Amino acid sequence: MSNQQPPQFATQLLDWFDSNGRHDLPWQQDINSYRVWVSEIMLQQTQVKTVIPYYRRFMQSFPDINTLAEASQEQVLSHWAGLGYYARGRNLHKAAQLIMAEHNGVFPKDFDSIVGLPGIGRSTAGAILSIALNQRFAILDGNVKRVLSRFFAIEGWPGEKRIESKLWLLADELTPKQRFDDYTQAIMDLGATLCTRSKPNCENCPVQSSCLAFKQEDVTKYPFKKPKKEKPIKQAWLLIRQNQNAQICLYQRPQKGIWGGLWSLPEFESYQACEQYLQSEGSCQQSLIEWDSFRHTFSHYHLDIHPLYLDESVVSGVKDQRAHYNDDSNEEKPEGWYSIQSLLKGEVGIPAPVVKLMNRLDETK
DNA sequence: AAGTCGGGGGG
DNA sequence: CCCCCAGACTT
Repeated sequence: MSNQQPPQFATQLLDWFDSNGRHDLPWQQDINSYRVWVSEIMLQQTQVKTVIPYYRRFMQSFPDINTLAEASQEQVLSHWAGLGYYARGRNLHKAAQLIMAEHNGVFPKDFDSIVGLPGIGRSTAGAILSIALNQRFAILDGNVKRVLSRFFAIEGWPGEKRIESKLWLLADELTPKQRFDDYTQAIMDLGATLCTRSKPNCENCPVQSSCLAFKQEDVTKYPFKKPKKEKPIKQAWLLIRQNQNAQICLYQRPQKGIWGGLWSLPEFESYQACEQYLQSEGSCQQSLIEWDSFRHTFSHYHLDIHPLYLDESVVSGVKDQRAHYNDDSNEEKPEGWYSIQSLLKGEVGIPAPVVKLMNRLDETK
């Protein structure tokens, strides 16, 4: 309804962007579909500052679609270790192979084909189309949701379907007919640098005079908070086995579930379960040591980790072992022994808490 | 619509 | 401790 004002919003935003926007981010150089795509995937639920070093390493190793498609999942995931949401890495890899097989190795240029690739939804597709492919498409990421929620004083949580639809409509209407590539970048920059979650810098905002939240003198009321729910607390015992070569025993986790596809320490539901496991394979457990527990928090639960260290340098009782993750696919998941150095160099992808433990082990040596 | 995927930044 | 971040996918 509140239409026919749009040129002003975009014009003011673009003027601000020209002199105050970010123009030197790594993915803003040598722009093409592939580079923008990788950046958009990494930036999902992840802040720019965090992404930059990962992006540099990734593009160094996989400079184009073909290189990425030819790489092993192992190599790709090792570049993703520590970034989180590992399905993003797996999907990126799968999509690259799919582009080679079904699009002659050329990144598709139409919305339906792009949004059909694994890991790409409406917003990411819109970003690639507008920034890299010169087509007028809107985005609706966390930044845009926040900016629009405030500008229009939207009463409702953006996670709610009805509210999100309204925001998409507004996002689309506000997108200009010219310079939509810069506009896409501009509205994200506004959200990331001025219209921030807390302590927004309204004094320097180019659209302050029309912002309804600013008029209400309660900018941080928007966007409405997500209704909070209790996070459950789970427990896990992680076994650190070190053999006579000072190597650590890891298993590859199932593709589905937490830390999918990463290599991690043997995990147990209790101390007793760990003991039982060691007993069952005739390993000496005299030197089983409990390290200090610590908490690792995911988006939907807390995990209290209880590390158990076992020095097997003297007694080499390494026998046949099987994975004990609950993996429906009955796949054989062999264990692997790695030196701490190779793990800290990131030769395979390991979860952040395991990195922490490996560092702890490395220091006490 | 709700749950499942991480890890880190900043208050 | 809390919430949120250039979301997508599954159920």
